[in-house]
Amino acid sequence: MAEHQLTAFEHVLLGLVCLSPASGYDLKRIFAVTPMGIYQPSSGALYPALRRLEAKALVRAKAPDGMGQSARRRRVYEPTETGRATHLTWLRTPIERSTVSRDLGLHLVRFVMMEPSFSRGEVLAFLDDLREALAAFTAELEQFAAAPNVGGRHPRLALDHGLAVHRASLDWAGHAMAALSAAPAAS
Amino acid sequence: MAEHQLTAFEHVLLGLVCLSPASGYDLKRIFAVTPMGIYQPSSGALYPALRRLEAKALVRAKAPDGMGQSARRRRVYEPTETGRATHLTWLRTPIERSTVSRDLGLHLVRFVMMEPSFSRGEVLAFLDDLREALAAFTAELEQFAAAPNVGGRHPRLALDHGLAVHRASLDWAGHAMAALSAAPAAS
DNA sequence: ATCCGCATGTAACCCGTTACATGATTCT
DNA sequence: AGAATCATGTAACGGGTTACATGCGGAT
Repeated sequence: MAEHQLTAFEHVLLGLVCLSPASGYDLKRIFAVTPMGIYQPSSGALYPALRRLEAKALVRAKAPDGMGQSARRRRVYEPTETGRATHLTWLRTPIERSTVSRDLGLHLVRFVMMEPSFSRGEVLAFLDDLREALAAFTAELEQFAAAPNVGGRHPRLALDHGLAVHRASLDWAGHAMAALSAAPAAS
Repeated sequence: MAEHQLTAFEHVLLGLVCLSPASGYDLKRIFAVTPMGIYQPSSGALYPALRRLEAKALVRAKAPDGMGQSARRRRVYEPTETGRATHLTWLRTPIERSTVSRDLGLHLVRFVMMEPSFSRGEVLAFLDDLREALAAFTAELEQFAAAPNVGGRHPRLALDHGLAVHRASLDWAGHAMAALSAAPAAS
């Protein structure tokens, strides 16, 4: 069991393939269409990344499946057993307090990908973790804001911005927990 | 006048040097201490970047200045004329609607760096631009949210998150404009 | 017959990370 | 003297972007 650690991008690709088998082009369109589309991976990033996942035996190219008639030139990937396991391990990776702001988008992606495979309890624990990390970060910012003088007006306002958006994230986490707790039993 | 376009990182470094002359180590500490510190540049990124700026004649190593006694091994950079001009051009770069979300942090940095060199009118115009771009982006998300079904519960909640944080940014822009408009005349 | 969209790939280039190396200065 | 910090740098490595190449499929 090699300890290859994947890049964030590779983990996302693996996760998407776990959600449903897809070709490189499919994945490209997913990025293009979803609100995840702030990042549009280039061919030069996407296809080599898939090949790396394949080389590590985390995904495999599915056999053409149906009558070989069309879809000849498409490489549709599906996860292997170890691929699924790696994906689940990634989903369960604890949130690092010190980088929660930088990785927030990634955590949101993880949250979305948890839906099919996590129990409600696990999801709530994740959100609680996220809430804690965000609370710690906002507390840090507040402490910074409380310092005698932050500089001019603009740094102060920029700090306000950081506080506002992270408070919004924090509030969202609480709201999401409430929404999922109140939801009809699923999973 | 070469059209070398700098990376975002180089632009930030140039901006910091324009705010006040600094050595590589100074800049490192600035990143460590400021709330900008979500990104801590490595030596292998910082010093070569400064050398590149120097090679492009945007900054120069200041002469040891005071009595050469100490501070011998420090390279304190200051901007050249073209460096200042490049920095101002960067500050005035219009906000691109399609990438406003991705570049938000960078825009905030620009906003902070505008303080010493921009008139109040210019700053307000920038913030208005930012507001417009954010309004367009949130409208896009809302339209996406209005679509029949976004998928499961998690994608819907993730979309809510995006809406919440960008609305917070949007509100902040309005608040910042108000705060600067009401402020005592400066610059 | 041709053109456009699908689909995958490759090569050059750039740059950031990691990790290490080096010397000077200050502290104890 | 020895340790920690200041301060700058370099080399290997990995991976992303840009730009180009290629070939199949359907549309006019």
